[in-house]
Amino acid sequence: MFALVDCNNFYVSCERVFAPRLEGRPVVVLSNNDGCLISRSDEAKALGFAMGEPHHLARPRLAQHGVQVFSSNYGLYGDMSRRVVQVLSSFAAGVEVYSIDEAFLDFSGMHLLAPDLLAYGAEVRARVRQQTGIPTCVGIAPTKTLAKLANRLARKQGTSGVVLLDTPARWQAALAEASVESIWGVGRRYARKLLEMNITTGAALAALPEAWLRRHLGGVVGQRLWRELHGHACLDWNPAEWDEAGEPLAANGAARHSVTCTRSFGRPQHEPAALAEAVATFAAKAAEKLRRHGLGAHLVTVILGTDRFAPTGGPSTHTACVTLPAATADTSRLTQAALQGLARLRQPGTAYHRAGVLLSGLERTGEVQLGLFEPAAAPVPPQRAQLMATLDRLNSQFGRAAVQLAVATAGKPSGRPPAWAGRAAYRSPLYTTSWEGLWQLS
DNA sequence: TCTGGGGTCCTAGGACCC
DNA sequence: TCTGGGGTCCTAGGACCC
Repeated sequence: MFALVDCNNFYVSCERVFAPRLEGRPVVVLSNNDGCLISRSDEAKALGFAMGEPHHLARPRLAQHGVQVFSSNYGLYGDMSRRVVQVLSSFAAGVEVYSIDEAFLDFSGMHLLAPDLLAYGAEVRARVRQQTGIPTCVGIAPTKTLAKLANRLARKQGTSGVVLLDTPARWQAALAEASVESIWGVGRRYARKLLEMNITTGAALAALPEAWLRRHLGGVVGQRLWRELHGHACLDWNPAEWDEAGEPLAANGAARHSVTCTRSFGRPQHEPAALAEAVATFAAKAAEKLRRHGLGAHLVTVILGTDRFAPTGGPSTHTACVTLPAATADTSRLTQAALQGLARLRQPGTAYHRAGVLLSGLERTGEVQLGLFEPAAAPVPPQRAQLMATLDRLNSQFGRAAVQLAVATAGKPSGRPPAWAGRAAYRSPLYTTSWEGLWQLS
């Protein structure tokens, strides 16, 4: 048995914890670069604002309805998410952090400890609400896919915020009421295909032969979906790992395969120095993340994007890959490789709208594969690793980017944001992770 | 002027190996 | 008329998720 705990309108809820006056009022949170709407309060949803709607199109209506708008503040949301997971960890032997606002709990055998799972779910909700201020919904079922369905039902008004689908009769009834596109694992393309065949409900999908799903819905992915809908759990379980003090070591026990940092620019960039500055900054961010996870990379991919919405036809994203002789998490080596990739990729005169750095070919630090014929490419010398540790400590103590490589600050007059910086006109303070942003009673 | 970012998994096809 | 079998690795593309 699994429970899926999902935070309601998570980013909006995080903002409301520190601005209680927004309770009951329409609120939206924008994506990076203030691009589009990615979190909406129930009131904003009722006013017709859509997920992913471009901000520049919604702006007049947002003003008209007096909607409170926030730029996204991932520092705040990440910290609130960590607090929620901390609370959840006391309710189950295993917790899998599925995303910033969702976690699965391992409820196998739980009915022996808590015969009334509905009541137990309600206790989870109440405790998270009390200790973090974040409202949640809980779905409980024998597979992740059915728990997801239960959670969706729990979000509907009129329920207590907890739904239990523990018998075939219960989940079949729920599937009969669920539209096929609302099933977890059925995206836009599959939904269209199914609707063309007049398969409109979860129950109708589950009634198809297992082999049909295998044939037409992504091979084994479709087959797993079929089994999950019939109550047979077959998706992976990747619980978080904790140290003795109860602090999370890794939010998700699954091996990570890549680390990415990409951003849209506030305005298009074509100057080599500005592009180099951006790419170096993204490489440094990705490298820092790598070190946090105790990983090294030996593949650096640079990404440059032109206008995605230009009617030119061809692809808008271009990549160049640089292979390192040995895996590393050293910022200067990774930056060097990234700049090499950038030089190969950049077309003089072209205006780029976004850039990024993707690190892959990941290995755990200490298990680094040595190049057989390249003794010179031995692992980063200990002083370098120490230097990186110091860099991370300084940046964590004195604020992000307190210490950077010069190339990442190329044309930046001190104190002013770089030319390529994205917009974030409505950002709330870092209430929980920075002294400057500390919440104050006003 | 203006449309996010970070992931995962699977398949197919080609290169290459013995 | 007719050209093996078994395997790995890599990349590109498609689909999905939040």
